[in-house]
Amino acid sequence: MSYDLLKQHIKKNVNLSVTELNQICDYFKPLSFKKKEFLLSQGSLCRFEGFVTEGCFRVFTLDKKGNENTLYFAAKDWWLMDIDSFMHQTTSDLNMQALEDSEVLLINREDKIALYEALPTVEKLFRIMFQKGLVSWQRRLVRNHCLTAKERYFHFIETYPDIASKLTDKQIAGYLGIRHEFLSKIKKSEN
Amino acid sequence: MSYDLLKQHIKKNVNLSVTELNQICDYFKPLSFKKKEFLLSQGSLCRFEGFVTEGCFRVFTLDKKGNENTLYFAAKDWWLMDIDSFMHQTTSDLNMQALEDSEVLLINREDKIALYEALPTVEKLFRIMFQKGLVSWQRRLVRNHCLTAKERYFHFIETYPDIASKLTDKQIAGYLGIRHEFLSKIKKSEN
DNA sequence: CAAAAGAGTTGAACAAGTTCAACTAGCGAA
DNA sequence: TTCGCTAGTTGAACTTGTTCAACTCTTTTG
Repeated sequence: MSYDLLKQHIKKNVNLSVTELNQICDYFKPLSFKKKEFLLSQGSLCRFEGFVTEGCFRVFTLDKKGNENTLYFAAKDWWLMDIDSFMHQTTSDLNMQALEDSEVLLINREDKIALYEALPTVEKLFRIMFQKGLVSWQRRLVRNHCLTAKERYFHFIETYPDIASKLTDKQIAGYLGIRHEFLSKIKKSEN
Repeated sequence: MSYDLLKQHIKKNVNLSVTELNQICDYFKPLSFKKKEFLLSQGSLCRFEGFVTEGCFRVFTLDKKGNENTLYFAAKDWWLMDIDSFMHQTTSDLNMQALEDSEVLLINREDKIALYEALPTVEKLFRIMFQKGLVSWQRRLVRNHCLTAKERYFHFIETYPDIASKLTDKQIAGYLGIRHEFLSKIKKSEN
């Protein structure tokens, strides 16, 4: 059952009773997405947070020049959120698109706020999750400054082989912040 | 009094009574740093989190090639933390150095954990802070991918004029992820 | 199945940013 | 005051990554 994955995920971060875990799960509703379908488009309001239980999503921005910049990929066991739009109900800059047929557990804004109130441990859960997230974004920025595109490419495919194997080179290039033509040249060059 | 700044900072994020604010402040001890002094050096364990009440710090890493990469500057009203080293007591990759004579309110690891337990609202406070932090790191990475060094330079000095005015060009270059020689050329070129 | 759209490759010309070395200017400490 | 250190500047050669256009190969779709 898809809720099991969410429960496992939560248990990795905080201690909660079975009852409490079920209570949390009650707030989440499963939803399916077909390949290429959008869970969120820029310009709209983000009314939910999602936990991926099957498949994979790409979260990206589109700048004025039409360049797609991928913030992250969300495979099974990852969260999908536009924190800023969700919390402040401002229009979103992000797009979330299914890379393959996917399943997500969704919680909407009102329920998330209610959940924080109902179970204070959920504050701790998300405090820890955001804390971890912050660290990995910091590290990613440092890698962007210190490493060449080639080094970043190999770091990515070695760190996330399962995700990388689902992606086109164009999508990987968008994540690394380079043009796909250049990624093609990187792959051709000796290791 | 330096604690007032911390109280104001907290009140911007969560609702707490005067008593509770004082209770939080009790966990923090003031400490002074002379210009160029280090609050943390890479290789050591980070045993504290700090809130800057006066002055300014630079938080940076040093890679194998000897390049300094600045993660962020922490002026008055900013936090100084190495989240990873602090939480998991692993050796730190970060250096925190005072750019001028500075004052910090410090809380150590045991007290931070105790504070989370004593006042559950503190979980919420840090959940919100980390959440905001995560958003700004995401945005910074996107800027790094989409903007040129020149655009990033102007974005920085326009967004943080007060901090920028305290910094040398070398330090700004380290933050932008470019060599200082190139920053010199950017500044010389027409706007 | 056929047509069209998208993914990947390649080369040539170009732009962005680095490296190194040499120089100038200013500041801090003794 | 003087010495030495660090910051900043500049130019030339170089490396990294982009752009554009042309082409091939798959995949999707009607």
